[in-house]
Amino acid sequence: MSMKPQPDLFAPPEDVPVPAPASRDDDPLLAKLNPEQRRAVVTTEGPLLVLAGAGSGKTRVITHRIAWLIARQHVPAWQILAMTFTNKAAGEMRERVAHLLGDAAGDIWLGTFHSIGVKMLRQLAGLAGLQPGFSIYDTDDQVRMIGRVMKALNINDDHHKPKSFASFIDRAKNRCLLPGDQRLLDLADSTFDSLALKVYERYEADMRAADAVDFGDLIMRPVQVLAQNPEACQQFARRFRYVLVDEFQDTNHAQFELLKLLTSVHGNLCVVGDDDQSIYSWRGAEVGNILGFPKIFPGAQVIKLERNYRSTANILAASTAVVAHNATRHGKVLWTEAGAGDKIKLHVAASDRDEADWVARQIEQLRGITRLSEIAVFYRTNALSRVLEESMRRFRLPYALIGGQRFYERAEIKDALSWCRLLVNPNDSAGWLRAVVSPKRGIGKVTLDAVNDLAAQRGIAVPEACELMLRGGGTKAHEKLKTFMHLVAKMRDGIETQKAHVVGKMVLEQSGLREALKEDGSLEAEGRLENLDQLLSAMAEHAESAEDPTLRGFLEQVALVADTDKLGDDGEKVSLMTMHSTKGLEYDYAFVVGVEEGLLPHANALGGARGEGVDDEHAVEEERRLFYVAMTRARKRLHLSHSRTRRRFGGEPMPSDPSRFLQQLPPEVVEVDSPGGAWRQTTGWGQTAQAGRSNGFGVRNGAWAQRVGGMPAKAARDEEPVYDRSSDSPYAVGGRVRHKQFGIGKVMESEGQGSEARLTVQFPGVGVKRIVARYVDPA
DNA sequence: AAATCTTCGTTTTTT
DNA sequence: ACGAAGATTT
Repeated sequence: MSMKPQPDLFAPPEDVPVPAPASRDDDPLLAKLNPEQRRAVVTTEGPLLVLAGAGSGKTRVITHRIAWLIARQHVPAWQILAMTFTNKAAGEMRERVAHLLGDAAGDIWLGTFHSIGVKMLRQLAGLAGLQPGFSIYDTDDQVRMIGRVMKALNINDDHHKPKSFASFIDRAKNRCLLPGDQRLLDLADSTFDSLALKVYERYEADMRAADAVDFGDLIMRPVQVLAQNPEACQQFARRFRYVLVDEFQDTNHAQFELLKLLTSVHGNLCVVGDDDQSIYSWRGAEVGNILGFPKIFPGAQVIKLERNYRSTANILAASTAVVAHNATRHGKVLWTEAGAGDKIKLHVAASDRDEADWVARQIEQLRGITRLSEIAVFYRTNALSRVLEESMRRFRLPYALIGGQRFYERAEIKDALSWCRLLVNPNDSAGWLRAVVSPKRGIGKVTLDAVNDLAAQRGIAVPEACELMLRGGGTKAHEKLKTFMHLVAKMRDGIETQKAHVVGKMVLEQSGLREALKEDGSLEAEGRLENLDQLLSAMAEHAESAEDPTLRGFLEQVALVADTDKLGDDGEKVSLMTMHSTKGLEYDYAFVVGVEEGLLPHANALGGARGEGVDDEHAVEEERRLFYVAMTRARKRLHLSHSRTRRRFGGEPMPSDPSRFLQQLPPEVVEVDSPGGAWRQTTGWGQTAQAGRSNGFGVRNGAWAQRVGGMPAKAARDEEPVYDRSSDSPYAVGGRVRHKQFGIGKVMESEGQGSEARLTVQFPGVGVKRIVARYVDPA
């Protein structure tokens, strides 16, 4: 291996073996790149930060850089490590590199942080204190385990839910803080924190007993092992001479630590990202990683890619104007040579269903001029997909739901996988607890509580506790448990060598899962059986193509690949997805629906939703970036829409206000289509948004907070929208008033002036009343 | 221990 | 509205 023996961590790029410029101009690898892109490709040594704006050819840079390293610098493919954020991105990158390089691409370590983490952990299992067949727990398993811990620690107060502890643990792990870590102890100042610490400690013990790791562990554990074992660290760092990271703005502290360790020998770390597209801070991503990169790697080169190749000038102008409202950003100036193109189409719908139908109708028209695969619809929350799906079906438009409710989270699939996991990992507590009751085999709560208690008492894994218990006396429940344990032991035969689907088939038969569903006979059970068959075909497919065709290999992949989408590659469909899943994708025609207060920005970022507080500005900025990401996916035309009413929780339609972000669009690039009434005039649109008070649309108590009561369905839909933002009167639409009898309510409509104005007020829990203004007080 | 009834939260985003 | 989780009954 021809490595530089004593590399300077921050070596200046002068000593790069660069081919002669003359040949470089002709190099087909560089031919299609602009000067900045080229520089990013050929600056191979030392730390490099590429700030790549939306649509600036980021993926192209990464793939060409890899190709450059291999084909021109003669770096062996296996010395390259490329990390992405999603499986989709990883797959796409592999494909594109393969396109440039052919088979050599196969040897690159390319994958998501988490899959790389698993791969490392497999090799480091010994040092990490894990059995080779360790299980990977998803969020669901994690929460269940926490539930057990809470029971064991006698935490039943309803105030603390397993999920909040889970998020505490995740946050700790994202920062590489173990339960005993002094820094964590220092941070814990509330009573919740100290409780959470106890839960965390116990949870870790249980996870270790079960030979299980959670998502956070997949990063944190490798970091710890490498930090504590310099030799192992060196081994990896020497092996991976070039490390590349995509979507760097989404990395968390632990991930950055991993990168530092992996590049500690050579410092050849190239990170690509865009602070304006940071949309995962809720998951621990730290924008500081990208903003502070030059400080952490002082010799780092910084290259900005600011030329946009993707969108029309109008789309670029609109999205740029929106994101410019954010205070905390690096600041790039994107430009394009593309023409203005169509204006942004903004549609105002009367109801969520009308909105969805409008989308469908637009798509019908587009069908004449483009392929369906070039059209996508984006929404903030998965819940919105439902209305859209219905419309798509009604209009007979083929569609593909990306993400959403996941295949591997369905009950029957989780049942089957629990069995599989238990076979591979005898200590898998969560798997055991699920398998033992699916299908029902006469083992109930009392028995399980006993097993759980024993496990907690001894600090051992649940299956082990069961064994222990069986050694004791024999009641009727014991017989059933024994039968179950024997069955498991018998099924365990040969699974290490057999292919995944062979074992899978056996599992479905012997466990009785399939039979139980067959006996059920309901329509629902039929679908579940089909799902199980699908699981088998996924296993078969895995066995054919993956390097580890066994069940263990399959389980590993399944834990990390949540999407069901990769099966349907059959093209001609409209894509439906959340705005978060859009990152890295592009479409000729994009629709962003439900651009409403409470949805985008989401209520959780807004003060009104909970406790009448102030908006969380950071969260609102992230929502704005999310909107920015979604907008910039469009190449030719961007459609935005909001509805005046929306059905939440399947209940009555509630009024819904246009998002504050819409006011931040430059009017000259937007074309409003509002069948229900003029929009531009009534909103005072184009003026700068006001901070402080709600934006004039009367959203401060958040439609979402108003579950009780409910607004009459018809009133909001049939009448002209009144977006009165000119008046500061408490009686203005959206204002809040107090009535002696009815309490506090929200003004829905207002006719007339001053104390004689006739108000339509909605009182939560009471209903809608028409009242003359002098009978109410401002609230 | 299983079947049935009741309540409750769900809807932020994902590895 | 709807499904999951819990409480209650059989």
